[in-house]
Order: sequence, then structure tokens, then C-alpha cells
Amino acid sequence: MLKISRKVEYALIALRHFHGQEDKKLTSAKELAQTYGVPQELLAKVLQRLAKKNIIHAVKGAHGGYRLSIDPENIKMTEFFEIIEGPMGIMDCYFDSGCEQMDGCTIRTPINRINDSIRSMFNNMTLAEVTH
Amino acid sequence: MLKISRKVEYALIALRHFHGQEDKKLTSAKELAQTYGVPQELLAKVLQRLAKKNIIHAVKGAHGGYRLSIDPENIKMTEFFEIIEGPMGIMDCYFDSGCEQMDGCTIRTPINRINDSIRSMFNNMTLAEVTH
DNA sequence: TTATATCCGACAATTTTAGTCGTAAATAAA
DNA sequence: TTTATTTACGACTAAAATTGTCGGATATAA
Repeated sequence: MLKISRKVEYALIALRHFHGQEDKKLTSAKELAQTYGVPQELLAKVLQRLAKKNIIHAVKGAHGGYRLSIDPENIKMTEFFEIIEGPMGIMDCYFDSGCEQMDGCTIRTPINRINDSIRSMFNNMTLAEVTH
Repeated sequence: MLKISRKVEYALIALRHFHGQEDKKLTSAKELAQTYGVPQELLAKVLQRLAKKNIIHAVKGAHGGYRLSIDPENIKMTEFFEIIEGPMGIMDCYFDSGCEQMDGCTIRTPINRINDSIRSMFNNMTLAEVTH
């Protein structure tokens, strides 16, 4: 319960790597996977997501790889999480409206308050604080 | 990611029920399950856990059931979550020390900071605020 | 004695997460 | 131009966690 996923974990490891790296230096998924002992294919997918959202920049072809494309100061952890995992809520009904319990559910309001607290916490935290 | 479990959800529904109830009135698991449309067996288990930890009081036998046994003001959400789900950390390594990545893992410190933030948030929130 | 409860462990089903594989497209270098 | 390397992407499988069910024990009110 209240766990983060491996994908997020791997993304953070990669981003931390880029953060402590010369700006233009490229690192490939393979290299990262070997260095940090994480599954290459899964890491690759995560990197592709981050590249698509312009958090990192991808260079294709031999000698290609990735590098940071934004200042980690400028991305909130909420955005980051949602790039990788989609909408972030402690219960699905925070986003989905298709809940059949709706009427019997007496805890929506307090649950949403908790949700807002968590989101606000991660809205006030930048990627830089984590990859530092 | 960062989701609460159904068990917690059901527990909260039950506790909210008890909270808005005469102090000595008993409610059975069956009754709760029917009223709120949740699976009886699973709810029952959760109630048993809460009873074991003296959050609610159980009365066995016919006409038995449960009622609150403490003031919800006096229990932190952290305790509550951990009664139902066990140790609460966004990554297992917050508690388990048996992680083989240990050396390659560069994100332990920041992850632990996030963890502490979440825990501190729930340490400053009582059950009463949620079941209100 | 019967009906109704809690209690508790084992089991089954379902869903989610984690990880793999195959293939296409881009590109540097031989 | 060919080969090796790399990103991109979707489909698939495997593993783990969550969710839900069942059966039997014990307690107790009627």
C-alpha cells in the first residue's frame, strides 16, 4: 500500500545519473542498465516515456543515448509521477467517475482530502530535490 | 501507484459508521456489509484485525457485533494503516534490509526523505479527521 | 438445541506490476 | 553499402500482490 513502482524507481535512478553528468554527455539504456543493475528493457521503456515528454532528449543510432533536456528544478514530482504512471490518486474514484458504490460510499470526501494533501506535497517537491 | 487498499477502504467505511453511532450500539459484520455493499468476509477480517488491536470492541455470539473502543481522535492514521497493512513505506527497503541492489542504489536517501514526509503527514492526521 | 456471531487459517480468483521479445527505423562507422 | 548499435513501440508472458471465498472452531442469546 502507498508504494511507488519499479518504473518510477528506475526512472529516478536514471535521472539522478543524468543530473550528475556533463550536460551534453549521452548515456544509453544499455549502459544505465549495466551500471545500476536494472532490467534493460523495462528501463528502456521508461526512458522512452520520459523522452516523449521532453524530460530527457533522445539521440538515435549508434553512439546514441539520452541526456537531460530540462532543468530538474522545473518539474514537479506530481508531473513526473504522472508521466510514468498516469493519474495519481490513492483511490481510483479520484479520477474515474465509474464507481458503482457511489451511493453507499461514505468516505469519498475524507479520502479526497487525503489525496489533495499528498498531491500538494508532491506539487511542492521538484525532481531536483530527489535527483539532487 | 500510491494507492490505498480495499481493506483500508472498508475499514474506514466501518469506522465512520461506528463513529456516527450511539456509543454502545453493536453492529455486525454482516449488517455493515449489507448496508454499504462490501464483501462480508473481507470486511470481517479487517474488523477482526481492528478488534485485536483494540480499535473496536468485539462481542461474540448471537446479537453480537462491534463498537468503537477508543476515541478516533487518539489514533494516528499511520498506526491505523499499519494495523491493517503492516509497515508502510513507499519502497520495501525502508523497512527490509534484504535488498541486493544496496550498492548500485543511488536513490535511497531521497526516497527515504519522501517516505518521511508521507509518514509525517499521516502522523499528524487522526482517524477522527477521516471518519469525522 | 438452534441460530447467529466472532475468529482464523487456508485457498482461489483476479488484477496489477514487472519483465521479455520481436521488429522497425535511425545513424555512425567500417 | 553493409554492419553494428541504438531508440521506438507494441504484443506478450511471468510473477506478485490484492481481493475475495470457504470451512471449521468457539461463544452466546434465545
